[in-house]
Amino acid sequence: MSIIESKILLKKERQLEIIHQINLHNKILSSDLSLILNVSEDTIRRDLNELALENKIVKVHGGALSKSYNVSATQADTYAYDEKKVIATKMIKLIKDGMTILTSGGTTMRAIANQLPNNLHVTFFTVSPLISLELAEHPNVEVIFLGGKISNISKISVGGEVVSKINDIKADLCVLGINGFDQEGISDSDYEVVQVKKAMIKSSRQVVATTISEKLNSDLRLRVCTLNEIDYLITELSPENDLLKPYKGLVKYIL
Amino acid sequence: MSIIESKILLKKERQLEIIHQINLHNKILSSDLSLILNVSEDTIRRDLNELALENKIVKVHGGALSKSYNVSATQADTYAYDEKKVIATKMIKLIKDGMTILTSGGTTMRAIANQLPNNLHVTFFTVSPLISLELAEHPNVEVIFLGGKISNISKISVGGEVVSKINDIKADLCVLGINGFDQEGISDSDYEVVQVKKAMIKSSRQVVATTISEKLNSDLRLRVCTLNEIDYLITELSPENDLLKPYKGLVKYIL
DNA sequence: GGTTTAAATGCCTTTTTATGCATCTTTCAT
DNA sequence: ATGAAAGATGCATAAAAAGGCATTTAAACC
Repeated sequence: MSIIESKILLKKERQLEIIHQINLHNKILSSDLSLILNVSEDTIRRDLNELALENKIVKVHGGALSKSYNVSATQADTYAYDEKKVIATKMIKLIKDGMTILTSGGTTMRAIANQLPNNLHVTFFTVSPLISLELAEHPNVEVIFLGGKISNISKISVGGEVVSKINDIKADLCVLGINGFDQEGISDSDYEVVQVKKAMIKSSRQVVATTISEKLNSDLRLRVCTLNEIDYLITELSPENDLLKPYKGLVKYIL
Repeated sequence: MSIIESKILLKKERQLEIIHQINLHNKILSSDLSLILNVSEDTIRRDLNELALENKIVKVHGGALSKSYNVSATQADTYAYDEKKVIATKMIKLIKDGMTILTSGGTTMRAIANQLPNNLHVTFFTVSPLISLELAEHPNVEVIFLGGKISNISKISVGGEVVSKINDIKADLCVLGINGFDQEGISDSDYEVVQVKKAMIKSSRQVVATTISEKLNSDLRLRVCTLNEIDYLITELSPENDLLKPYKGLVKYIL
């Protein structure tokens, strides 16, 4: 074996050298490896395939990247709560281009904000920081936050300033997330939240109450509004479901 | 080995660089990316489409926006979180009980809000939904949100109403997250954000600029203020670091 | 050592991928 | 409303990947 021939590496050695190169530079091109290691690009490709299979590198078109160079995991969709998604789908059908919409907070509202199609051009007024952020992800949605003191409990802005601002608005739709709902109407347990919701209802042409069926037939201490002030009731259930029977005739539309 | 130091980027590398640029500046134009990365705008557009499909960015006409303000993104995923934590620790030492503090948005500010000790009794005025939520977790902190139109780009409230509200406030401290910073002063790329930040500076007795060192020596299109309007510059670096030398004497205190 | 056998490698052909360019359509700002 | 900028779409080209096949090489066995 002459000195010159000692340049020839065994497969294992070659792969170690590949890993070394990748760790050194974070990336490597197949063509460069072929030159450095004096083998055909086919061989390199096979090596990269093996190493990728062993999870030692990330193979990409044209070469490979270090694992630490890392791009990985798409952030998983956090709240794929099926019921709320169903509600969101129904709700979104009521929204038309050009509308002005008032919204409260709550996780159902968040699901709606999240599911909103990107091509809708609408204006939202909201008192919830969380919802405002979710809505602001949609490039064609204008979001107006009604400022004020942020309640530590409900995480929405409350107080006289907010209420008087809401009074100045005339919206097409008011979308409320509901905490308590029975034949008497909508109820809630937080005084300040109730003031805000009342103002919202007063300032909107149509009112949509959204809730998961679990919250139906529950009564909280403070009244927000009666059933005849509501135009739509949206749950995850089919409108024919027995649970919704008590509300037939009391609410204009049940979806 | 010089072969390896080619300027040709693999597709994935290029996409990583795009994400990096977006994290750094919150928004980016396709045309700028095309120049930086030396590929056609078509290719950039295709990259942005892919990244948007993977939910890593928000694509808009002309470029893309960061997703980092998404609430569902946990603190730990925020870009350069460790550095921002260091900044937060330094920042918090400047806060005393009873203070009134004006704050902008940004992930650095978020880290500060998060690290805040629970025994502090302070009042925060903020234009950022995300920060307001983070602050509202602290029982002894009063949070006032300055409402207005939420900018899709910067995810803070902007507009004349916000600015005039800020003008009515007299705060002890103004804490700014910075996007561009060089010897000329603070700069930003969004006209509306600049208006808000200017108002904040005017309404505060002392101004604190916080930024990760990566953003030092970057100049964006619009000027927010000059260096002599800043009282404190806080980065994750030690005050003696060479990168901070150019600012010695120009900013009152460097922490 | 020599023979056998399986693995490794290179080469060729066919697909697939990446990218830029030209053209047409949509969107945006004035 | 209208012109300019950005986006979508189809196409052409080049580079890379995949798979089959032939040859070489290593090592396993006698």
